Amino acid sequence: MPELPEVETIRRGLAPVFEGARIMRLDVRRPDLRYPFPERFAQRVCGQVVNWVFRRAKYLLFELDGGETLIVHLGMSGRISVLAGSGSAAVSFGDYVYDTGALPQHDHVVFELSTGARVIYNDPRRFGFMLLADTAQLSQHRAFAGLGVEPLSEVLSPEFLAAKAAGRSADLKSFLLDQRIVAGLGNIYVSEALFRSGLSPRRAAGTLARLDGTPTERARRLVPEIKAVLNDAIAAGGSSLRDYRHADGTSGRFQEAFAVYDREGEPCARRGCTGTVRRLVQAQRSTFFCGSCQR
DNA sequence: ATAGAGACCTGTGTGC
DNA sequence: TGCACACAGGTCTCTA
Repeated sequence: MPELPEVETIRRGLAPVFEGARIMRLDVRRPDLRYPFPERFAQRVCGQVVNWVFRRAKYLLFELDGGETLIVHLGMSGRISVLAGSGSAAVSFGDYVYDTGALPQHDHVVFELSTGARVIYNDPRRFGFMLLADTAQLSQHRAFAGLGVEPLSEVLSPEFLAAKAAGRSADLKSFLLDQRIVAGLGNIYVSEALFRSGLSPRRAAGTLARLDGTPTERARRLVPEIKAVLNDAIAAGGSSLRDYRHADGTSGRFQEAFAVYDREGEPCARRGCTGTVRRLVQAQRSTFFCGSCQR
């Protein structure tokens, strides 16, 4: 799935399509994705005007004018595509193209907007889901109540990360994947951030903190690199590997900038390092790193 | 509390 | 060609 940069890229594509538009029709083609759709889902969404489209971690949020917010998670393989309707003034995207990898049989939800735009949610693995929540109580919703900090916010600081990491024996990779600590990093960007910081994914998370819980020099290196890699990826429109694409069907470019992810066996990209990118499995996921310059 | 494994589901690539 | 297996951007739940 999309990690934070991909979700943010999709949000930027969807905001001008949805904001101010009314959802005229909702075609829900199966009873569930990862979870059953909410009770009376289509009835609660149809007729609503979307006030704004925002993001929290890897969640896309559509605030509706009737007091509820539509929560969308893309899981591993979710995609959202915009098909500009004829006569639509609000939509400047290209045509929705099926042959870019989306399979029509996995088009599970179709939105029809008052502007004439059609928006299609496609998700072969169905690890994604859609929920509805009271906008006034959104932060108390179970999807968000235990969620960690936004990595691009000021709240993610070396001090914060060290305080959370103090005393932990879990490896850095698993620690950074834990959405209850920092929310939005995933398998790609954890590997890339650790590479940029020169930190081993196998190092104990607790070594980000001194005994009194204050940050070590490692935490001070890591935090700016987390932010930098996410910002770089957003600037490149995210990463397009297998099935992720933008709302307009085009691809992100950040996969070309991966230093380690999916580059097992290639020479380390760090200047002066003669190491080789290696792969190992942590938390049942592949980790890519250079054993020479990441310590 | 924390760590690790398994589960959810479909598609694709690899090797025999 | 067919088949088995490994692996894929996530996260929830269960067990020690």
